[in-house]
Amino acid sequence: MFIQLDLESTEPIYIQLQHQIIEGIATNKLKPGDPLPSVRSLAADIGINLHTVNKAYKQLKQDGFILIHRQKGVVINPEGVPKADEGYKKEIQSKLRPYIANAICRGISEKEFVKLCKDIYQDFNKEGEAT
Amino acid sequence: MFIQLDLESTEPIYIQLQHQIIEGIATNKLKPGDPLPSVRSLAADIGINLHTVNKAYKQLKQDGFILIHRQKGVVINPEGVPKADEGYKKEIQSKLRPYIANAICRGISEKEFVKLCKDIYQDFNKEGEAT
Amino acid sequence: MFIQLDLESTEPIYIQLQHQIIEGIATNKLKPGDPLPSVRSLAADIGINLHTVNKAYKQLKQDGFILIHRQKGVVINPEGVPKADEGYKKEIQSKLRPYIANAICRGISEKEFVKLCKDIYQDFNKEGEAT
Amino acid sequence: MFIQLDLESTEPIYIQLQHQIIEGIATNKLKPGDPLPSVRSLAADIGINLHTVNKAYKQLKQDGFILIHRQKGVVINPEGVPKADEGYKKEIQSKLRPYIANAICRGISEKEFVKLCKDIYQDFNKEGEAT
DNA sequence: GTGGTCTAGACCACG
DNA sequence: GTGGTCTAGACCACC
Repeated sequence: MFIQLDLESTEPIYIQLQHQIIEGIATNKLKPGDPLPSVRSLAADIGINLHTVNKAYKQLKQDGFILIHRQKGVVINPEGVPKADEGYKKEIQSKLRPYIANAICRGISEKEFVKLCKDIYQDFNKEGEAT
Repeated sequence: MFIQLDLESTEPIYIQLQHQIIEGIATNKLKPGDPLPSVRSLAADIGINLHTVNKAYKQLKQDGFILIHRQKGVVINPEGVPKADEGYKKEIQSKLRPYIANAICRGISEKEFVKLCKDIYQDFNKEGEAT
Repeated sequence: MFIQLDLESTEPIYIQLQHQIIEGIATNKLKPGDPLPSVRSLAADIGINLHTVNKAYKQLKQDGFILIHRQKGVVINPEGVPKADEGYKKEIQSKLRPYIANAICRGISEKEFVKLCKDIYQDFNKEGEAT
Repeated sequence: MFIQLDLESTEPIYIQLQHQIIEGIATNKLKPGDPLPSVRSLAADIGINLHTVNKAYKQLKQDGFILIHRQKGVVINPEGVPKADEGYKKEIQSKLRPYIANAICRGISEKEFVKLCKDIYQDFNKEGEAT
């Protein structure tokens, strides 16, 4: 697996794990239907507790990214991730607000900020193609 | 003051407080040199703990948004907020990454995402003019 | 057979299997004395583990729905299913309680709830006639 | 508190706990805005692990029965529980189906079954008034 | 003091 | 071997 955690970070481990897996899906490294390691093996792999992995998996399931079969294990949602609706967009905007306010204070223009975002998009695209 | 907190939110209060003040600066409601209420009076005003306000102020000071004088009280940094450097941009990008990854998974195109960001910028501009 | 399983469900497969067979009896698709496929063939048919079918059959036998003859195979209880006694009613009521409590909290009146139940009864009746 | 658990039951403890609290709301023993014991104190009270209580609370929160404040503790949702929608009714019907199928097999008529449900409703009403 | 997170280790249901 | 549940004990963020 390509999971890379920062155990020193204040960001909870299970959140980092979620992010990594979501990035994996975004870059197409993980495709619908792909299997994910079992809770135990992934925990052993990256040297954390199985409950921490479990928590990450459960929330990913809740958000529609993955399916958890009691026996067969875990797979990327074969139907694909639920598309964004208005509620989601509202939510992400409210999350973005503080970052943008901060950026404005620090003199980052709209154009610059958009550039930063586009860079990230490019990043994901590149990774996606490379694979 | 225009502070509006959501005590039900999982977002820590001192973080919300920071965000509100930063938004105030971003929209020009708070200008360089403007005074801010003392820890004590602000805490009393919005009915929260002294420590909470203190924590918010301390971090705002640390980030260069405000100055804290022992006697003169608290003011918005008269020099303006330190401009963004490369380090800051890197940092904000790393914060943005998970949101964008998530957005990609949910089928939000780069164009759409940029639109969402621009909307927020417009929002801040409008508020700024109105005041 | 008319067995229809949802392998994605959190509901254990052997439970689903039981339910399906019980529904078959309730709708008269399966009549007293009717033969049921052997453990082996049913498992092969619907592509699940022998043990799973076995567990379902064992519990159905235990509850008096079916008889298992070592040689003659499996049949729907020719005597019919044991009638409900007081103990059974108490038991089913205790199972129903949490659902009803939940329904009350969500503003479903007694009348509405009864309607929901009657709908299901109608459903079974219709299916029964159709066959 | 009025919590009564059966530690021998196969029903997970956190589920029993949820049921008990939901029943408390249904019988009006717990009213919107009422505080619930802290995770730790309730766990100590009924002699189970705090994580088990936590799990029950989290799911109750998820289902809209309670609110969890990081500091203030836990309260019954002051807005009341979200009302049942069509989806909920569909869901509860699919849960009810197996019980009704079983009841039919055991010779319980629609009328009798409805009676059983009404009894439970009466039960909750009585308890509600008594308090 | 509150809930949130993480670890660790045990037992069980399921297939 | 899989995930689900439960216990136990530790540290942290928050107020």
